[in-house]
Amino acid sequence: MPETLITTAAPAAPPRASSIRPPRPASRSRVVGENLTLLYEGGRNRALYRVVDGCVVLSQLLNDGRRQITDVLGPGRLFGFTIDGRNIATAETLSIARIEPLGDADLNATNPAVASELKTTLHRMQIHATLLGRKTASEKVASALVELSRLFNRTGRNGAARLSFHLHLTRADLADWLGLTVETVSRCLNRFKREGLIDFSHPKTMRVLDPERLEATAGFTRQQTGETTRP
Amino acid sequence: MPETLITTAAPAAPPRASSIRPPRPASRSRVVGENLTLLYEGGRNRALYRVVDGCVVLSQLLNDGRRQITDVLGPGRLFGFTIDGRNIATAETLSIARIEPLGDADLNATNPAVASELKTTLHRMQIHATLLGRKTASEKVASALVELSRLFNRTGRNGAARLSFHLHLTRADLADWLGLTVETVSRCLNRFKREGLIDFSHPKTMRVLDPERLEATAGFTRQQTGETTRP
DNA sequence: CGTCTACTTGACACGCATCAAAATTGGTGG
DNA sequence: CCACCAATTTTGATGCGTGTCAAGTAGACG
Repeated sequence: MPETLITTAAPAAPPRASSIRPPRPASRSRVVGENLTLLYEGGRNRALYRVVDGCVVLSQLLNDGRRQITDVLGPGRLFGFTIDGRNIATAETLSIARIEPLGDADLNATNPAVASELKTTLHRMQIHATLLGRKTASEKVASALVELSRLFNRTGRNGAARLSFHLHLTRADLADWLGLTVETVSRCLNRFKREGLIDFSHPKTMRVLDPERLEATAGFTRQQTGETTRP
Repeated sequence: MPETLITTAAPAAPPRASSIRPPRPASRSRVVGENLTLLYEGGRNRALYRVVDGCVVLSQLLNDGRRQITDVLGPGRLFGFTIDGRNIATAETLSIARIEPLGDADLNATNPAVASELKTTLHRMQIHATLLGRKTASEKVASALVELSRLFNRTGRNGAARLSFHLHLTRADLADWLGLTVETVSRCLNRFKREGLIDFSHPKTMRVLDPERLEATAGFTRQQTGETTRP
C-alpha cells in the first residue's frame, strides 16, 4: 500500500502574467500561481503519481509568463510522465489534494494501465486543442463547466447526481485553461447565471441548473456524439 | 517486411467550414478536405501505421464543420491509436504520402516503441495547446514554420540544412492547425516575406532566410529553452 | 475593522474574423 | 503550347469578440 501524500496550499506567491497578447513587460521570478503547491517543474522528479482526491493541473509556460493549463486531473488520473527523464509538463495541486506515488513496479510506461492512461490523456488533449483553436469564449466556458461537473460532482446518497460541484480552479486558472482572460471568464459565468444555466452564490460552488442547455452551448465534436457523415 | 501503402490525392470534395466563430449555416456532407485521402475516421481501423514519407495530419471536427488539426506527422511518426477499439483522431494524408502498417506484434500499446511514441505525441500536444491558447497570430505562424522546417527540410548533399522545405499543408490546413483563418495565415506569411524572414515564390515552397529572427518571433516555452526561474 | 486577494463590472481599443473580389496556380482537353 | 475552369492564395475594407485598463465589491483572515 503506497503512502499517501497530502498537499496543502503554499504561501502566496507574486502574481503571474497571463493573457493572450504579445510579450508583456512582466517577467516574474516565481512561476506558479497563488495558493498552489508546485509538485515538480520541468524535469525534477521520476515518479508517477495518482490523484486520490482533489484536483491537479498540468501546465506550460512561455518565456514572458503566459501560462497554459493543458489538463485538469480529477481523482484516479495519473500524472508525472517523463521523456528521457524530464517531465513532460509542470504539475500543481489546487488547494488541498491527496496524491499517491505509484510503486516502482508500475513506473514503466509499458505497464498496460500506464499506457492506457497515456492514451486517455492524449485523447483529452485532442479534444481540448479543438476547444482552444476553434471554440468561442461562451463555448469554452460552457465546455469547462460540463467537464468539471463530470469530474467533481458529488452524487447524493441516493446515487443521483446533484449537479453541484466544487470548482477547484480560480477564474485565473479557468482562463489559463481555456485560453481566455479572467474578465472574459467572469463575464461568461455571470451571463450563464443570469440566463439560468447555472447558479453560484459562492464563486467556487457551482450548480448546473440546465445541463442540456449548457451542453448545447458547449458544442460537440462529431466523435463525441457518434455522428459521422459520409457521402 | 511490411507492405508499403502509397496514398494519393482523393477526388475533390465539397468545401468544409472552418473559422473560429459561432455555428455557421454550413453543415457539409463530406468531412475531409480537398485533395486529401481519408485514412480512417473516428474508429474504423485497428492497425497502427508509420509515416514513411510525406505528411499525415490528425484532426477533429465540431458538429458545424469547424476543424482542428491536432498534429502534423512527418516521416517516422506513428499514428492510429485507439481507445476501446475507437481511433482517437481522424487521420488524413496530404497529397502523396507513403505509410506502412505495423506488424501485429507491434500493435500492443505496451510495446516500448509505441509507448514512447505516445509520450512524444502527448508532449507535442501540450506544446501545441500552449500555442493555441496563448500565442498571437504572428507567433503561431512563425512557430509553424519553425516546426515544419524541422520536419521537412531537405539536407543538401553536404549534409547542411538548406532551410528550404516543401509545405505539405495548404493555407487552410495551416489555419486549422493554428486556430486561425486562411486570410490571417496568408497575411502573416506575406508579412514575414516582406520583412525578410522567409521567402517563397511558389506558395508551397518555403525558404527560411533568417532562422534566428523567425524563432524569436515564434516565442518559446520555458522548458524548451531550459530556463526555469525560482525565487 | 482594516487589509489582502479574488471576483465583478464598465468603458474602450485592437487583433483577427468576416466579407468581397482580384490575382495566381493547377489541371484538363484541344 | 494555349484556352478554360476550379481551387487556392492574396489583398483590401470593415466589424465584432475579446483583450486591456480601471474601478468597485465581496470574502477571508488577522
